[in-house]
Order: sequence, then C-alpha cells, then structure tokens
Amino acid sequence: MARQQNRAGAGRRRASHSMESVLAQAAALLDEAGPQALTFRALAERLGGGAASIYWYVANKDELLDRTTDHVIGTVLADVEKLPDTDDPIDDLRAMALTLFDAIVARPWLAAYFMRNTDVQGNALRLYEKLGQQTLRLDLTARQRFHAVSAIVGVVVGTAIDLGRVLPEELLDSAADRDEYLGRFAQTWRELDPAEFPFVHEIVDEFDGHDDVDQFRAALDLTLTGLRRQAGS
Amino acid sequence: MARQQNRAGAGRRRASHSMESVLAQAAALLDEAGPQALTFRALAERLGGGAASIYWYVANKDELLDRTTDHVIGTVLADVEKLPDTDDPIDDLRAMALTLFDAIVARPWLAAYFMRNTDVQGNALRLYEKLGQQTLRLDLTARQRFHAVSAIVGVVVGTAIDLGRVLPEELLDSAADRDEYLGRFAQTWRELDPAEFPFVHEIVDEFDGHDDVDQFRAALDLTLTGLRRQAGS
DNA sequence: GTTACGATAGAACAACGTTCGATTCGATGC
DNA sequence: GCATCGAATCGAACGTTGTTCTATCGTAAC
Repeated sequence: MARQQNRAGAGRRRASHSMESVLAQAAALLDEAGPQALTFRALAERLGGGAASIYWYVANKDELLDRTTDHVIGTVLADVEKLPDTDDPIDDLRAMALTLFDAIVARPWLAAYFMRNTDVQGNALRLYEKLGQQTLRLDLTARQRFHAVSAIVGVVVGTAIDLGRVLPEELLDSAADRDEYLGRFAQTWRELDPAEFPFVHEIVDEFDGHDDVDQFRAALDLTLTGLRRQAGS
Repeated sequence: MARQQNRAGAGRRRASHSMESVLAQAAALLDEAGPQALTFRALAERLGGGAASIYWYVANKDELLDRTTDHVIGTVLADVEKLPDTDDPIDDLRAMALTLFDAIVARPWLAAYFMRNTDVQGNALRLYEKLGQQTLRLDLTARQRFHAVSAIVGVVVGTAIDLGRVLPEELLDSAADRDEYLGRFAQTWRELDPAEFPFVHEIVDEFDGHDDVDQFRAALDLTLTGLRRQAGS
C-alpha cells in the first residue's frame, strides 16, 4: 500500500498518489462530468501525474470502475449503518432503501455501474448483508428472506434507472431546467392519440412536475406492503 | 429508405444495406458477443461493407444503440401483445412482466441499454402504455396507476440487473457452467464469519443452485400483492 | 556509495468513433 | 442512347482512448 502526501511547492516535482486519492478523484470525475469524462489521461491530470502511473494501482479500467464503485458504496454503507434500529424491521428496511436510493439519485452513474461489480465481495456484499439482517427479524423462511432482499434491491436499482433514463446529462443544471425538460415530454405525450394511448393520457398530469422521491417511495411501499403481509404481521 | 437485396455472386460487388439489416445485425452482434463486440468495423464486416457506410443510417453510435434497443423492444412488445387478456388485470400484469423479464434474461445487454433510451418514444412508450392499460381496469387513482407501472418496470429491470450482475460474460457457456460459477460464489460466502454475516449464511443454500425466474417471480409477487391490496380486491 | 525496490512517467501501439472526399449505382429526363 | 442528379457506399485519414514497454526517479537499507 502506498501512503504518501502530495507536497505543494514550486518547481516540477514528481507526482505521488495513493489508492485513496486515485479512487476519490475518479469518483469526483464521475460525479462532476459523467462516465465519459473518466479517462486515464483526465484522471492523471487531476492527480498531477502521468496516465501510465495509474496502472500501478489498478490492472485496467474495469478494475478502476469496480474499485471506484465499491469505494462509493462504502460511503453509502456508512450512511446505512448510521441509521437507528426501530421496533419495526420493515420500517428499517424502508429507511435503508431510501438511503441507497438517495445515493443513486445523487450519482446517476452508480446505477449503471452497480451491476458491473463482478466481485460480489466488499462493500456491496456488506450492504446486502445489512439489508438482510432486517429480514432475520421477520417471521419468514430462508427462501422468503432471500427473495425479499432481492426484491428490495431490485426496486431501488430499477426505479433509479427508470427515473434517470429520461434525463440525459443536464443533471448539472438547476431543478427548474429539469421541470422544463419533463414538461416538454409531457407535452409530446399529450399530443398522442388518446384512443391509442389511454394510459399515457391518464397519467401525464401526474408525470408532469412529479417528484422522484415520491414515486420511488410509492413503488417501494408496494413491495413492503407485500412483504409485511407475507410476514403475517 | 433503402431496400435492396444482397446478391451472392462472384467478384467484388458493392454492398447494399437497409435500416432493417443494420439494426438486425447490430442486435445479433450484441446477442452473440456482448456490448464490447459491437463496433462499427465489426458491424460493417458482418454487413459486408465499409464502416463509414453505417453513418448513412445512424448519426453516431448513441443513435445506433438507441435504435437497436428500440428495435429489439419491438419484438418484446409483439410478444406482450400476443398475450391473452384474462379476468384478472393483475394476472395479466404478471404475465407481461414475465415476458419482459424473459427477454432481458435472454439479452443481458438490454438491461444496460434500457435506460439509455433518451427518446422515450417508440416501442418503449408503447410497452409502457400496454402495461398501464391493465391498471386502468383496477380501482385506483391516476397517481396510483402511475406509481404502479413505475414499480413494476422497476422490479423487472432491477431484478434482471441484480441477477445479471453476478455473471460476467460466460453466458455463452452451458447452464452447468453457470451452476458451477454460482457454486463457487456460494462457497466463498460460506467461508465468511457467521457472526459478521448471519444473513448471508442464512440464505447461501437458497442462492446456491437457485432459479432466476423463481427469484424474479417471488420479487414481482411481493409488488403485485401490494398492488392488489391497494386496489382493494 | 551502492544496492534494491516501490513508484512514476514519456513514448509508442492498436483499436475505436468519426469525418472527409471521392466514387459508384440506379433512376429520371431528354 | 446519353447526360444528370441524388442516394448510397467506401478507403483513407484524424483524434482520442486503453494499454504496454522501458527508462527513470526517490527512498530506505546495508
């Protein structure tokens, strides 16, 4: 493990990184400018060194993405572990899922790379475990517990993707721009043939100016209601 | 629109494509060798022409992916429209969701590109409409209908991604290889500290040798149970 | 001071998306 | 028949990307 400090000073000095700084700057690059901005050369410039140097820390770009993703999930895991336990395990599951959802909404690239994590080890597994421990407090079979956690993770990731799908890359802009963008979609939908698209017409007003978190909470509650019924409480 | 036939014959002939053939071959390339195999040069070779020719049909790779995705979703839509209507709209929703899920499992790249479809037009919208029409048969508010469809799409996409996450690219291999691969994961999990990972130990036997479709059906049923309760039937 | 190793970096390579200009093919008008 | 025009194709080239190779630097140990 490398652990040295970058000293600020005059003159051309040799750069000195660390695994921490590499992953942190990679995540920062993803946050600020999106996935296509994360290149070895751009990352190297941010670190103040050469692109080839990064290969001492990661074997290739896949590993860079995996490690960066897991690094960020580590912060999500920390947030989840800070949540207090209540009497109701399902309420706790809801709070955990909301924490995970917020993290994905704040970092849209996370949804895309959440699935890429081939090594189901590290923080993703720990997060999975943390969710699962709540199901241990419910009266369920092992199989039902397994399916319950899969369902919750599925709702979180799927809804986050479904919501992020509409927004291309204007997330840097204000919320007002987002509303206008959604409004233009709504307008297009309103002009569709009502006979052919009755459902779209039914919900277009709900879509226009809707709140993402509300939508997610409603989707999650459907699943949690089903789970609560299954647990017989 | 171009619509000509490739005549097999001796001598160097000039290639002649069509939008249909371009999208079909792009989809075939994705199916057979995965996303990283879809390059303009590889696609051109399959079509028997030059890479630059493809730019007459699509403006760039983004549009190629969008159009290819929508093209494939068109086949899914056709499958969904073939399903018979029953008395129970929730059963119909389940059948539609299963059809979509099957399509994504057969084409893992679909899950990744489902969200990329910025133009929420075309077949994706029609599929959304088709699902939504079933909710019109339920006693719900417009907002509840909107959330219900979001939840179902979320469960389908999310669970498909969550399942496809473990498998890297050995999908070309047999089901036996898949079981062995999952078995190795299960073995790693069994060696974790039971005090720190009680949930993983609880469900590892369920995970080992589990069936993806079963898992999805269970996750979906949780959501549908919640929906049925909401509709008050 | 010499050695050894952890760590950095410049230069080069192949592959990729994309652009450009030239070229071919088929239909149309005369 | 022939010239013309636009639709469609293609080879070659450009810039950028991930990646490798090899040389170099800095530091700690002897």
